[in-house]
Amino acid sequence: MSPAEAGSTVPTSPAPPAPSAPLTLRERRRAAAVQEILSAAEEHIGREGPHSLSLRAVARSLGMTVQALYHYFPSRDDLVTALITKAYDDLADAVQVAVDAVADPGLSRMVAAAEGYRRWAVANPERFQLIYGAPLRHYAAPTDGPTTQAVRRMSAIFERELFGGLTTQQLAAADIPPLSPALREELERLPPDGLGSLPPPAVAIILSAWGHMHGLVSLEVFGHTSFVDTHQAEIFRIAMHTMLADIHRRIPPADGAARARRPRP
Amino acid sequence: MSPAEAGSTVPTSPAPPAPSAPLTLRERRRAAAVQEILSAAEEHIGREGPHSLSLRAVARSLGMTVQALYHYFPSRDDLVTALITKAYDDLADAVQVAVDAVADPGLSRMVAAAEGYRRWAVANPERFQLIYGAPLRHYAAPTDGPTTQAVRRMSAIFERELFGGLTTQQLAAADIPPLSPALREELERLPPDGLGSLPPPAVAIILSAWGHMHGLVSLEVFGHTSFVDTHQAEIFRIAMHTMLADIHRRIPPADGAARARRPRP
DNA sequence: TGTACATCAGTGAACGCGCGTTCACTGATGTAC
DNA sequence: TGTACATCAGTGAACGCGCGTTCACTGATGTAC
Repeated sequence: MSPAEAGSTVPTSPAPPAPSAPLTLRERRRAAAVQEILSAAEEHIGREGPHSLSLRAVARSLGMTVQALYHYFPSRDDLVTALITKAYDDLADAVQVAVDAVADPGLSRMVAAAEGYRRWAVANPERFQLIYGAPLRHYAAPTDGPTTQAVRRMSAIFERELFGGLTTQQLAAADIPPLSPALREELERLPPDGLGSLPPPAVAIILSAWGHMHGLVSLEVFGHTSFVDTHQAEIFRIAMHTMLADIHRRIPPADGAARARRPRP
Repeated sequence: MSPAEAGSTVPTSPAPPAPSAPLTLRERRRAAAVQEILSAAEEHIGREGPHSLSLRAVARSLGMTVQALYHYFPSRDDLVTALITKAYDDLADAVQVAVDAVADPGLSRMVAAAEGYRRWAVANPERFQLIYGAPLRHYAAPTDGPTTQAVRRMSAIFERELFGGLTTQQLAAADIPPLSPALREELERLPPDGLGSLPPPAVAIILSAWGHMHGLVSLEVFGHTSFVDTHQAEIFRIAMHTMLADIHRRIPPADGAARARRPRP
Protein backbone atom coordinates (compact mmCIF):
# COMPACT_ATOMS: atom_id res chain seq x y z
CA MET A 1 0.00 0.00 0.00
CA SER A 2 1.12 3.49 -0.71
CA PRO A 3 2.14 5.81 2.06
CA ALA A 4 0.03 8.57 0.55
CA GLU A 5 -3.07 6.47 0.63
CA ALA A 6 -4.41 7.24 4.07
CA GLY A 7 -6.77 10.13 3.68
CA SER A 8 -6.36 10.62 -0.04
CA THR A 9 -9.47 8.69 -0.82
CA VAL A 10 -11.40 9.56 2.29
CA PRO A 11 -14.76 11.11 1.51
CA THR A 12 -15.17 13.05 4.73
CA SER A 13 -18.43 14.88 4.41
CA PRO A 14 -17.41 18.35 5.58
CA ALA A 15 -13.85 19.18 4.71
CA PRO A 16 -11.66 19.81 7.77
CA PRO A 17 -11.32 23.55 8.51
CA ALA A 18 -7.65 23.90 7.64
CA PRO A 19 -6.45 21.31 5.14
CA SER A 20 -2.90 21.15 6.40
CA ALA A 21 -3.64 21.57 10.09
CA PRO A 22 -2.91 18.53 12.24
CA LEU A 23 -5.93 16.32 12.62
CA THR A 24 -7.84 16.38 15.87
CA LEU A 25 -8.43 13.22 17.80
CA ARG A 26 -11.93 12.94 16.40
CA GLU A 27 -10.76 13.46 12.87
CA ARG A 28 -8.09 10.82 13.23
CA ARG A 29 -10.62 8.38 14.60
CA ARG A 30 -13.00 9.16 11.80
CA ALA A 31 -10.31 8.63 9.21
CA ALA A 32 -9.37 5.34 10.85
CA ALA A 33 -12.99 4.23 10.78
CA VAL A 34 -13.23 5.08 7.09
CA GLN A 35 -10.14 3.01 6.41
CA GLU A 36 -11.57 0.15 8.40
CA ILE A 37 -14.77 0.27 6.37
CA LEU A 38 -12.87 0.35 3.09
CA SER A 39 -10.71 -2.55 4.19
CA ALA A 40 -13.69 -4.60 5.27
CA ALA A 41 -15.40 -3.84 1.96
CA GLU A 42 -12.32 -4.87 0.02
CA GLU A 43 -12.09 -8.03 2.01
CA HIS A 44 -15.70 -8.80 1.29
CA ILE A 45 -15.17 -8.13 -2.40
CA GLY A 46 -12.17 -10.41 -2.30
CA ARG A 47 -14.25 -13.18 -0.82
CA GLU A 48 -17.54 -12.81 -2.67
CA GLY A 49 -16.72 -10.82 -5.78
CA PRO A 50 -17.47 -7.20 -6.54
CA HIS A 51 -21.10 -7.81 -7.40
CA SER A 52 -22.01 -9.11 -3.99
CA LEU A 53 -20.92 -5.96 -2.23
CA SER A 54 -23.52 -4.69 0.18
CA LEU A 55 -23.51 -2.22 3.02
CA ARG A 56 -25.08 -4.74 5.33
CA ALA A 57 -22.39 -7.32 4.67
CA VAL A 58 -19.67 -4.77 5.36
CA ALA A 59 -21.36 -3.64 8.55
CA ARG A 60 -21.77 -7.24 9.65
CA SER A 61 -18.11 -8.01 9.23
CA LEU A 62 -17.24 -4.92 11.25
CA GLY A 63 -19.58 -5.94 14.04
CA MET A 64 -21.69 -2.83 13.71
CA THR A 65 -25.14 -2.04 12.41
CA VAL A 66 -25.72 -0.84 8.86
CA GLN A 67 -27.02 2.52 9.88
CA ALA A 68 -23.69 3.45 11.41
CA LEU A 69 -22.10 3.35 7.98
CA TYR A 70 -24.26 6.25 6.95
CA HIS A 71 -22.13 8.45 9.16
CA TYR A 72 -19.23 7.80 6.79
CA PHE A 73 -20.80 7.26 3.39
CA PRO A 74 -24.06 8.96 2.40
CA SER A 75 -25.07 5.94 0.33
CA ARG A 76 -23.90 2.67 -1.09
CA ASP A 77 -22.88 4.36 -4.31
CA ASP A 78 -20.46 6.60 -2.48
CA LEU A 79 -18.79 3.62 -0.88
CA VAL A 80 -18.51 1.96 -4.26
CA THR A 81 -17.03 5.10 -5.76
CA ALA A 82 -14.44 5.26 -3.00
CA LEU A 83 -13.54 1.62 -3.55
CA ILE A 84 -13.17 2.07 -7.30
CA THR A 85 -11.06 5.17 -6.83
CA LYS A 86 -8.84 3.39 -4.35
CA ALA A 87 -8.46 0.40 -6.65
CA TYR A 88 -7.33 2.62 -9.51
CA ASP A 89 -4.91 4.33 -7.16
CA ASP A 90 -3.50 1.13 -5.78
CA LEU A 91 -3.05 -0.26 -9.26
CA ALA A 92 -1.24 2.87 -10.39
CA ASP A 93 0.91 2.67 -7.25
CA ALA A 94 1.78 -0.94 -8.01
CA VAL A 95 2.83 -0.04 -11.53
CA GLN A 96 4.92 2.84 -10.30
CA VAL A 97 6.60 0.71 -7.68
CA ALA A 98 7.38 -1.95 -10.26
CA VAL A 99 8.98 0.64 -12.52
CA ASP A 100 10.99 2.15 -9.70
CA ALA A 101 12.22 -1.26 -8.64
CA VAL A 102 14.16 -1.75 -11.87
CA ALA A 103 17.78 -1.22 -10.89
CA ASP A 104 19.52 -2.95 -13.76
CA PRO A 105 19.56 -0.55 -16.72
CA GLY A 106 19.69 -3.55 -19.03
CA LEU A 107 16.12 -4.48 -18.14
CA SER A 108 13.12 -2.88 -19.74
CA ARG A 109 11.20 -0.59 -17.46
CA MET A 110 8.21 -0.84 -19.78
CA VAL A 111 8.04 -4.60 -19.36
CA ALA A 112 8.43 -4.11 -15.63
CA ALA A 113 5.49 -1.72 -15.66
CA ALA A 114 3.36 -4.23 -17.52
CA GLU A 115 4.39 -6.96 -15.12
CA GLY A 116 3.47 -4.73 -12.22
CA TYR A 117 0.05 -4.25 -13.79
CA ARG A 118 -0.39 -7.97 -14.22
CA ARG A 119 0.89 -8.82 -10.77
CA TRP A 120 -1.52 -6.47 -9.06
CA ALA A 121 -4.42 -7.82 -11.09
CA VAL A 122 -3.57 -11.42 -10.33
CA ALA A 123 -3.12 -10.63 -6.65
CA ASN A 124 -6.37 -8.66 -6.54
CA PRO A 125 -8.58 -10.30 -9.14
CA GLU A 126 -11.86 -9.14 -7.66
CA ARG A 127 -10.72 -5.55 -7.33
CA PHE A 128 -9.47 -5.73 -10.90
CA GLN A 129 -12.94 -6.90 -11.87
CA LEU A 130 -14.38 -4.02 -9.91
CA ILE A 131 -12.70 -1.48 -12.15
CA TYR A 132 -12.44 -3.37 -15.44
CA GLY A 133 -15.39 -5.75 -15.34
CA ALA A 134 -19.05 -5.13 -15.86
CA PRO A 135 -20.35 -2.15 -13.90
CA LEU A 136 -22.11 -2.89 -10.63
CA ARG A 137 -25.88 -3.20 -10.55
CA HIS A 138 -27.62 0.09 -10.03
CA TYR A 139 -24.31 1.81 -9.68
CA ALA A 140 -24.06 5.03 -11.62
CA ALA A 141 -20.44 6.07 -11.88
CA PRO A 142 -19.87 9.75 -11.30
CA THR A 143 -18.93 11.41 -14.55
CA ASP A 144 -15.48 12.93 -14.58
CA GLY A 145 -14.80 11.35 -11.23
CA PRO A 146 -11.48 11.18 -9.46
CA THR A 147 -10.82 7.90 -11.23
CA THR A 148 -9.85 9.87 -14.31
CA GLN A 149 -6.92 11.18 -12.38
CA ALA A 150 -5.53 7.77 -11.50
CA VAL A 151 -6.03 6.55 -15.04
CA ARG A 152 -4.05 9.50 -16.34
CA ARG A 153 -1.37 8.88 -13.77
CA MET A 154 -0.99 5.35 -15.03
CA SER A 155 -1.11 6.24 -18.68
CA ALA A 156 1.58 8.82 -18.02
CA ILE A 157 3.83 6.10 -16.67
CA PHE A 158 3.30 3.92 -19.70
CA GLU A 159 3.78 6.87 -22.02
CA ARG A 160 7.10 7.68 -20.40
CA GLU A 161 8.41 4.13 -20.37
CA LEU A 162 7.25 3.33 -23.86
CA PHE A 163 8.34 6.48 -25.62
CA GLY A 164 10.92 8.03 -23.28
CA GLY A 165 13.90 9.37 -25.18
CA LEU A 166 12.15 9.45 -28.53
CA THR A 167 11.44 12.72 -30.26
CA THR A 168 8.09 13.93 -31.49
CA GLN A 169 9.40 13.69 -35.03
CA GLN A 170 10.32 10.07 -34.57
CA LEU A 171 6.95 9.24 -33.08
CA ALA A 172 5.08 11.10 -35.79
CA ALA A 173 6.94 9.06 -38.39
CA ALA A 174 6.09 5.69 -36.86
CA ASP A 175 5.52 3.06 -39.49
CA ILE A 176 1.86 2.19 -39.06
CA PRO A 177 -1.03 2.35 -41.54
CA PRO A 178 -2.11 5.92 -42.26
CA LEU A 179 -4.73 7.41 -39.95
CA SER A 180 -7.81 9.04 -41.40
CA PRO A 181 -7.85 12.85 -41.14
CA ALA A 182 -10.84 12.69 -38.80
CA LEU A 183 -9.01 10.35 -36.44
CA ARG A 184 -5.82 12.43 -36.53
CA GLU A 185 -7.86 15.47 -35.66
CA GLU A 186 -9.57 13.76 -32.78
CA LEU A 187 -6.32 12.45 -31.35
CA GLU A 188 -4.75 15.89 -31.59
CA ARG A 189 -7.61 17.33 -29.57
CA LEU A 190 -6.94 15.11 -26.56
CA PRO A 191 -6.03 17.00 -23.38
CA PRO A 192 -2.28 17.43 -22.89
CA ASP A 193 -2.38 15.68 -19.52
CA GLY A 194 -4.10 12.79 -21.25
CA LEU A 195 -2.31 11.59 -24.34
CA GLY A 196 -2.69 14.86 -26.21
CA SER A 197 0.99 15.70 -26.16
CA LEU A 198 1.79 12.76 -28.40
CA PRO A 199 1.56 12.80 -32.18
CA PRO A 200 -1.45 10.80 -33.43
CA PRO A 201 0.46 7.68 -34.53
CA ALA A 202 1.98 7.41 -31.07
CA VAL A 203 -1.47 7.61 -29.50
CA ALA A 204 -2.65 4.79 -31.73
CA ILE A 205 0.38 2.75 -30.74
CA ILE A 206 -0.05 3.32 -27.03
CA LEU A 207 -3.75 2.47 -27.15
CA SER A 208 -2.91 -0.71 -29.00
CA ALA A 209 -0.22 -1.59 -26.47
CA TRP A 210 -2.55 -0.85 -23.60
CA GLY A 211 -5.15 -3.13 -25.12
CA HIS A 212 -2.58 -5.84 -25.63
CA MET A 213 -1.37 -5.75 -22.05
CA HIS A 214 -4.83 -5.36 -20.62
CA GLY A 215 -6.31 -8.13 -22.73
CA LEU A 216 -3.80 -10.73 -21.63
CA VAL A 217 -4.31 -9.78 -18.01
CA SER A 218 -8.09 -9.75 -18.38
CA LEU A 219 -8.22 -13.17 -19.94
CA GLU A 220 -6.08 -14.52 -17.15
CA VAL A 221 -7.95 -12.82 -14.33
CA PHE A 222 -11.32 -13.87 -15.67
CA GLY A 223 -10.15 -17.43 -15.99
CA HIS A 224 -10.15 -17.80 -19.75
CA THR A 225 -6.58 -18.99 -20.04
CA SER A 226 -6.61 -21.45 -17.20
CA PHE A 227 -5.41 -24.15 -19.58
CA VAL A 228 -1.91 -22.68 -19.53
CA ASP A 229 -2.15 -22.84 -15.81
CA THR A 230 0.98 -21.83 -13.99
CA HIS A 231 2.90 -20.39 -16.89
CA GLN A 232 0.86 -17.31 -17.57
CA ALA A 233 3.55 -15.04 -16.16
CA GLU A 234 6.04 -16.35 -18.68
CA ILE A 235 3.66 -16.07 -21.62
CA PHE A 236 2.84 -12.56 -20.55
CA ARG A 237 6.49 -11.58 -20.29
CA ILE A 238 7.30 -12.99 -23.70
CA ALA A 239 4.32 -11.24 -25.24
CA MET A 240 5.29 -7.91 -23.72
CA HIS A 241 8.91 -8.21 -24.80
CA THR A 242 7.86 -9.05 -28.31
CA MET A 243 5.33 -6.24 -28.36
CA LEU A 244 7.91 -3.76 -27.23
CA ALA A 245 10.43 -4.81 -29.84
CA ASP A 246 7.80 -4.66 -32.56
CA ILE A 247 6.76 -1.18 -31.52
CA HIS A 248 10.30 0.12 -31.48
CA ARG A 249 11.05 -1.44 -34.81
CA ARG A 250 8.31 0.70 -36.27
CA ILE A 251 9.77 3.92 -34.93
CA PRO A 252 12.55 5.35 -37.11
CA PRO A 253 15.90 6.41 -35.65
CA ALA A 254 16.32 10.05 -34.73
CA ASP A 255 17.45 12.55 -37.34
CA GLY A 256 21.21 12.67 -37.64
CA ALA A 257 23.55 9.85 -36.94
CA ALA A 258 22.95 9.00 -33.29
CA ARG A 259 20.06 6.75 -32.43
CA ALA A 260 17.86 7.59 -29.51
CA ARG A 261 17.33 5.17 -26.67
CA ARG A 262 16.43 1.85 -28.21
CA PRO A 263 14.47 -1.10 -26.92
CA ARG A 264 16.30 -3.31 -24.55
CA PRO A 265 15.99 -7.10 -24.42
CA MET B 1 -28.55 -15.49 -35.79
CA SER B 2 -27.38 -18.87 -36.93
CA PRO B 3 -29.82 -21.29 -38.53
CA ALA B 4 -28.48 -24.06 -36.35
CA GLU B 5 -29.31 -22.18 -33.24
CA ALA B 6 -32.90 -23.27 -32.62
CA GLY B 7 -32.70 -26.25 -30.38
CA SER B 8 -28.95 -26.44 -30.11
CA THR B 9 -28.91 -24.66 -26.77
CA VAL B 10 -32.27 -25.88 -25.56
CA PRO B 11 -32.03 -27.66 -22.25
CA THR B 12 -35.15 -29.80 -22.63
CA SER B 13 -35.30 -31.85 -19.48
CA PRO B 14 -36.04 -35.31 -20.93
CA ALA B 15 -34.44 -35.84 -24.31
CA PRO B 16 -36.95 -36.48 -27.09
CA PRO B 17 -37.38 -40.23 -27.79
CA ALA B 18 -35.76 -40.27 -31.21
CA PRO B 19 -33.22 -37.47 -31.70
CA SER B 20 -33.79 -37.09 -35.42
CA ALA B 21 -37.52 -37.80 -35.44
CA PRO B 22 -39.73 -34.82 -36.38
CA LEU B 23 -40.84 -32.87 -33.37
CA THR B 24 -44.37 -33.27 -32.14
CA LEU B 25 -46.61 -30.27 -31.76
CA ARG B 26 -45.95 -30.19 -28.06
CA GLU B 27 -42.23 -30.40 -28.51
CA ARG B 28 -42.26 -27.59 -31.02
CA ARG B 29 -44.27 -25.43 -28.69
CA ARG B 30 -41.93 -26.20 -25.88
CA ALA B 31 -38.91 -25.33 -27.98
CA ALA B 32 -40.58 -22.09 -29.02
CA ALA B 33 -41.28 -21.23 -25.40
CA VAL B 34 -37.66 -21.86 -24.49
CA GLN B 35 -36.55 -19.55 -27.27
CA GLU B 36 -38.99 -16.92 -26.07
CA ILE B 37 -37.59 -17.15 -22.57
CA LEU B 38 -34.01 -16.89 -23.79
CA SER B 39 -34.88 -13.89 -25.95
CA ALA B 40 -36.65 -12.16 -23.10
CA ALA B 41 -33.68 -12.84 -20.85
CA GLU B 42 -31.26 -11.46 -23.43
CA GLU B 43 -33.40 -8.41 -23.85
CA HIS B 44 -33.44 -7.88 -20.12
CA ILE B 45 -29.68 -8.28 -19.97
CA GLY B 46 -29.40 -5.77 -22.79
CA ARG B 47 -31.42 -3.26 -20.87
CA GLU B 48 -30.20 -3.78 -17.32
CA GLY B 49 -26.86 -5.50 -17.64
CA PRO B 50 -25.97 -9.11 -16.98
CA HIS B 51 -25.85 -8.73 -13.23
CA SER B 52 -29.47 -7.70 -12.93
CA LEU B 53 -30.75 -10.87 -14.50
CA SER B 54 -33.52 -12.48 -12.48
CA LEU B 55 -36.10 -15.12 -13.19
CA ARG B 56 -38.85 -12.85 -11.95
CA ALA B 57 -37.91 -10.05 -14.31
CA VAL B 58 -37.86 -12.42 -17.25
CA ALA B 59 -41.24 -13.87 -16.30
CA ARG B 60 -42.65 -10.39 -15.88
CA SER B 61 -41.61 -9.30 -19.34
CA LEU B 62 -43.20 -12.43 -20.76
CA GLY B 63 -46.42 -11.77 -18.92
CA MET B 64 -46.28 -14.98 -16.99
CA THR B 65 -45.60 -15.96 -13.42
CA VAL B 66 -42.16 -16.98 -12.23
CA GLN B 67 -43.16 -20.48 -11.36
CA ALA B 68 -43.96 -21.27 -14.98
CA LEU B 69 -40.31 -20.83 -15.86
CA TYR B 70 -39.47 -23.81 -13.72
CA HIS B 71 -41.09 -25.99 -16.35
CA TYR B 72 -38.28 -24.99 -18.72
CA PHE B 73 -35.28 -24.37 -16.50
CA PRO B 74 -34.80 -26.22 -13.23
CA SER B 75 -33.18 -23.17 -11.63
CA ARG B 76 -31.80 -19.75 -12.33
CA ASP B 77 -28.33 -21.17 -12.80
CA ASP B 78 -29.51 -23.32 -15.66
CA LEU B 79 -30.98 -20.32 -17.42
CA VAL B 80 -27.74 -18.44 -16.96
CA THR B 81 -25.75 -21.37 -18.30
CA ALA B 82 -27.96 -21.52 -21.39
CA LEU B 83 -27.52 -17.79 -21.93
CA ILE B 84 -23.75 -17.98 -21.59
CA THR B 85 -23.58 -20.94 -23.95
CA LYS B 86 -25.73 -19.16 -26.49
CA ALA B 87 -23.63 -16.00 -26.24
CA TYR B 88 -20.45 -17.96 -26.94
CA ASP B 89 -22.16 -19.64 -29.86
CA ASP B 90 -23.50 -16.43 -31.31
CA LEU B 91 -20.11 -14.78 -31.00
CA ALA B 92 -18.43 -17.70 -32.75
CA ASP B 93 -21.12 -17.53 -35.44
CA ALA B 94 -20.49 -13.83 -35.93
CA VAL B 95 -16.77 -14.41 -36.33
CA GLN B 96 -17.37 -17.21 -38.79
CA VAL B 97 -19.79 -15.11 -40.80
CA ALA B 98 -17.32 -12.25 -40.91
CA VAL B 99 -14.60 -14.57 -42.20
CA ASP B 100 -16.88 -16.10 -44.82
CA ALA B 101 -17.94 -12.67 -46.02
CA VAL B 102 -14.45 -11.85 -47.24
CA ALA B 103 -14.69 -12.16 -51.01
CA ASP B 104 -11.69 -10.11 -52.06
CA PRO B 105 -8.61 -12.35 -51.65
CA GLY B 106 -6.54 -9.22 -51.18
CA LEU B 107 -8.15 -8.60 -47.81
CA SER B 108 -7.02 -10.30 -44.65
CA ARG B 109 -9.45 -12.86 -43.35
CA MET B 110 -7.74 -12.69 -39.98
CA VAL B 111 -8.47 -9.00 -39.66
CA ALA B 112 -12.03 -9.69 -40.77
CA ALA B 113 -12.36 -12.29 -38.03
CA ALA B 114 -11.10 -9.82 -35.46
CA GLU B 115 -13.48 -7.19 -36.75
CA GLY B 116 -16.34 -9.66 -36.53
CA TYR B 117 -15.38 -10.28 -32.92
CA ARG B 118 -15.32 -6.58 -32.19
CA ARG B 119 -18.53 -5.85 -34.03
CA TRP B 120 -20.48 -8.49 -32.15
CA ALA B 121 -19.12 -7.23 -28.85
CA VAL B 122 -19.99 -3.63 -29.59
CA ALA B 123 -23.46 -4.62 -30.79
CA ASN B 124 -24.03 -6.82 -27.75
CA PRO B 125 -22.00 -5.21 -24.98
CA GLU B 126 -23.98 -6.70 -22.12
CA ARG B 127 -23.82 -10.21 -23.53
CA PHE B 128 -20.09 -9.71 -24.04
CA GLN B 129 -19.89 -8.74 -20.40
CA LEU B 130 -21.86 -11.83 -19.54
CA ILE B 131 -19.16 -14.09 -20.93
CA TYR B 132 -16.04 -12.00 -20.42
CA GLY B 133 -16.87 -9.85 -17.43
CA ALA B 134 -16.98 -10.73 -13.77
CA PRO B 135 -18.91 -13.93 -13.03
CA LEU B 136 -22.50 -13.49 -11.91
CA ARG B 137 -23.30 -13.48 -8.22
CA HIS B 138 -23.89 -16.91 -6.79
CA TYR B 139 -23.50 -18.39 -10.23
CA ALA B 140 -21.32 -21.47 -10.28
CA ALA B 141 -20.29 -22.22 -13.84
CA PRO B 142 -20.50 -25.88 -14.74
CA THR B 143 -17.01 -27.28 -15.14
CA ASP B 144 -16.21 -28.52 -18.60
CA GLY B 145 -19.50 -27.09 -19.81
CA PRO B 146 -20.62 -26.79 -23.40
CA THR B 147 -19.01 -23.35 -23.48
CA THR B 148 -15.67 -25.05 -23.94
CA GLN B 149 -16.90 -26.27 -27.28
CA ALA B 150 -17.77 -22.82 -28.62
CA VAL B 151 -14.49 -21.43 -27.37
CA ARG B 152 -12.62 -24.13 -29.24
CA ARG B 153 -14.68 -23.47 -32.33
CA MET B 154 -13.64 -19.84 -32.25
CA SER B 155 -10.01 -20.52 -31.48
CA ALA B 156 -9.97 -22.93 -34.41
CA ILE B 157 -11.10 -20.13 -36.70
CA PHE B 158 -8.38 -17.82 -35.49
CA GLU B 159 -5.80 -20.57 -35.68
CA ARG B 160 -6.71 -21.23 -39.29
CA GLU B 161 -6.77 -17.59 -40.37
CA LEU B 162 -3.63 -16.67 -38.52
CA PHE B 163 -1.44 -19.62 -39.44
CA GLY B 164 -3.16 -21.12 -42.50
CA GLY B 165 -0.64 -22.11 -45.16
CA LEU B 166 2.30 -22.10 -42.81
CA THR B 167 4.14 -25.29 -41.98
CA THR B 168 4.80 -26.68 -38.54
CA GLN B 169 8.50 -26.13 -39.14
CA GLN B 170 7.96 -22.49 -39.91
CA LEU B 171 5.80 -21.99 -36.83
CA ALA B 172 8.25 -23.83 -34.61
CA ALA B 173 10.99 -21.49 -35.81
CA ALA B 174 9.09 -18.30 -35.07
CA ASP B 175 11.38 -15.56 -33.83
CA ILE B 176 10.20 -15.00 -30.28
CA PRO B 177 12.10 -15.20 -27.00
CA PRO B 178 12.87 -18.80 -26.00
CA LEU B 179 10.25 -20.62 -23.97
CA SER B 180 11.23 -22.38 -20.79
CA PRO B 181 11.27 -26.18 -21.02
CA ALA B 182 8.40 -26.39 -18.54
CA LEU B 183 6.25 -24.10 -20.63
CA ARG B 184 7.08 -25.92 -23.86
CA GLU B 185 6.07 -29.15 -22.22
CA GLU B 186 2.79 -27.75 -20.98
CA LEU B 187 1.90 -26.29 -24.36
CA GLU B 188 2.67 -29.58 -26.06
CA ARG B 189 0.29 -31.35 -23.71
CA LEU B 190 -2.72 -29.29 -24.82
CA PRO B 191 -5.52 -31.30 -26.43
CA PRO B 192 -5.28 -31.50 -30.23
CA ASP B 193 -8.72 -29.97 -30.66
CA GLY B 194 -7.55 -27.11 -28.45
CA LEU B 195 -4.29 -25.59 -29.56
CA GLY B 196 -2.27 -28.75 -29.04
CA SER B 197 -1.59 -29.32 -32.71
CA LEU B 198 0.53 -26.17 -32.88
CA PRO B 199 4.20 -25.99 -31.95
CA PRO B 200 4.72 -24.16 -28.66
CA PRO B 201 5.92 -20.84 -30.10
CA ALA B 202 2.79 -20.67 -32.23
CA VAL B 203 0.62 -21.23 -29.16
CA ALA B 204 2.38 -18.38 -27.42
CA ILE B 205 1.81 -16.16 -30.45
CA ILE B 206 -1.86 -17.00 -30.77
CA LEU B 207 -2.48 -16.43 -27.07
CA SER B 208 -0.76 -13.08 -27.34
CA ALA B 209 -2.82 -12.17 -30.40
CA TRP B 210 -6.01 -13.25 -28.72
CA GLY B 211 -5.17 -11.09 -25.73
CA HIS B 212 -4.40 -8.16 -27.99
CA MET B 213 -7.66 -8.38 -29.86
CA HIS B 214 -9.68 -9.12 -26.77
CA GLY B 215 -8.10 -6.34 -24.76
CA LEU B 216 -8.89 -3.64 -27.26
CA VAL B 217 -12.47 -4.85 -27.51
CA SER B 218 -12.80 -5.13 -23.74
CA LEU B 219 -11.55 -1.65 -23.11
CA GLU B 220 -14.00 -0.30 -25.65
CA VAL B 221 -16.98 -2.32 -24.46
CA PHE B 222 -16.37 -1.45 -20.84
CA GLY B 223 -16.10 2.21 -21.70
CA HIS B 224 -12.44 2.80 -20.96
CA THR B 225 -11.57 4.29 -24.33
CA SER B 226 -14.54 6.55 -24.69
CA PHE B 227 -12.19 9.47 -25.25
CA VAL B 228 -11.47 8.29 -28.76
CA ASP B 229 -15.17 8.19 -29.22
CA THR B 230 -16.31 7.30 -32.69
CA HIS B 231 -13.01 6.19 -34.10
CA GLN B 232 -12.49 3.00 -32.18
CA ALA B 233 -13.22 0.87 -35.23
CA GLU B 234 -10.37 2.50 -37.09
CA ILE B 235 -7.94 2.23 -34.23
CA PHE B 236 -8.87 -1.39 -33.85
CA ARG B 237 -8.38 -2.11 -37.54
CA ILE B 238 -4.98 -0.43 -37.59
CA ALA B 239 -3.89 -2.31 -34.48
CA MET B 240 -4.95 -5.63 -35.93
CA HIS B 241 -3.25 -4.99 -39.25
CA THR B 242 -0.07 -4.03 -37.52
CA MET B 243 -0.27 -6.99 -35.20
CA LEU B 244 -0.72 -9.35 -38.09
CA ALA B 245 2.23 -7.95 -40.01
CA ASP B 246 4.43 -8.14 -36.92
CA ILE B 247 3.46 -11.73 -36.32
CA HIS B 248 4.17 -12.78 -39.86
CA ARG B 249 7.46 -10.96 -39.88
CA ARG B 250 8.54 -13.20 -37.05
CA ILE B 251 7.76 -16.38 -38.93
CA PRO B 252 10.50 -17.45 -41.33
CA PRO B 253 9.78 -18.37 -44.97
CA ALA B 254 9.20 -22.01 -45.78
CA ASP B 255 12.15 -24.26 -46.53
CA GLY B 256 13.20 -24.08 -50.17
CA ALA B 257 12.77 -21.08 -52.37
CA ALA B 258 9.06 -20.43 -52.45
CA ARG B 259 7.55 -18.46 -49.63
CA ALA B 260 4.33 -19.67 -48.12
CA ARG B 261 1.23 -17.48 -47.94
CA ARG B 262 2.37 -14.17 -46.55
CA PRO B 263 0.51 -11.45 -44.75
CA ARG B 264 -1.67 -9.30 -46.93
CA PRO B 265 -2.09 -5.56 -46.48
C1' DT C 1 -64.78 -42.86 -33.09
C1' DG C 2 -65.08 -42.47 -28.18
C1' DT C 3 -63.27 -42.69 -23.68
C1' DA C 4 -60.05 -43.06 -19.81
C1' DC C 5 -55.80 -41.56 -18.47
C1' DA C 6 -51.14 -39.35 -18.47
C1' DT C 7 -48.60 -35.41 -19.42
C1' DC C 8 -47.88 -30.82 -19.39
C1' DA C 9 -48.21 -25.43 -18.96
C1' DG C 10 -49.60 -22.46 -16.06
C1' DT C 11 -51.52 -20.14 -11.56
C1' DG C 12 -52.29 -18.68 -6.47
C1' DA C 13 -50.36 -18.49 -2.20
C1' DA C 14 -46.66 -18.59 0.53
C1' DC C 15 -41.76 -19.29 2.57
C1' DG C 16 -37.60 -16.98 4.24
C1' DC C 17 -34.01 -14.02 2.88
C1' DG C 18 -31.05 -9.90 2.17
C1' DC C 19 -31.12 -5.47 0.58
C1' DG C 20 -30.80 0.18 0.98
C1' DT C 21 -32.63 3.70 3.50
C1' DT C 22 -35.09 6.53 7.14
C1' DC C 23 -36.35 7.93 11.77
C1' DA C 24 -36.06 8.84 16.52
C1' DC C 25 -33.15 7.87 20.18
C1' DT C 26 -28.85 7.48 23.55
C1' DG C 27 -24.54 8.13 25.34
C1' DA C 28 -19.84 9.57 24.65
C1' DT C 29 -16.58 13.05 23.03
C1' DG C 30 -15.12 17.53 22.33
C1' DT C 31 -15.59 22.83 22.68
C1' DA C 32 -16.68 27.61 24.38
C1' DC C 33 -16.98 30.36 28.04
C1' DT D 1 -11.21 24.29 36.64
C1' DG D 2 -16.09 23.60 35.96
C1' DT D 3 -20.19 23.75 33.35
C1' DA D 4 -23.43 24.17 29.49
C1' DC D 5 -23.87 22.94 24.97
C1' DA D 6 -22.88 21.11 20.26
C1' DT D 7 -21.21 17.44 17.71
C1' DC D 8 -20.76 12.92 16.70
C1' DA D 9 -20.86 7.51 16.59
C1' DG D 10 -23.77 4.27 17.17
C1' DT D 11 -28.35 1.57 18.10
C1' DG D 12 -33.36 -0.25 17.77
C1' DA D 13 -37.19 -0.54 15.06
C1' DA D 14 -39.18 -0.33 10.92
C1' DC D 15 -40.32 0.57 5.77
C1' DG D 16 -41.00 -1.51 1.24
C1' DC D 17 -38.75 -4.10 -2.16
C1' DG D 18 -37.23 -7.96 -5.17
C1' DC D 19 -35.36 -12.28 -5.06
C1' DG D 20 -35.30 -17.92 -5.79
C1' DT D 21 -37.87 -21.68 -4.71
C1' DT D 22 -41.68 -24.90 -3.15
C1' DC D 23 -46.35 -26.67 -2.88
C1' DA D 24 -50.88 -27.85 -4.13
C1' DC D 25 -53.98 -26.90 -7.60
C1' DT D 26 -56.52 -26.41 -12.46
C1' DG D 27 -57.44 -26.85 -17.07
C1' DA D 28 -55.76 -27.93 -21.61
C1' DT D 29 -53.32 -31.04 -24.70
C1' DG D 30 -52.03 -35.38 -26.26
C1' DT D 31 -52.04 -40.71 -26.17
C1' DA D 32 -53.53 -45.67 -25.68
C1' DC D 33 -56.91 -48.65 -26.23
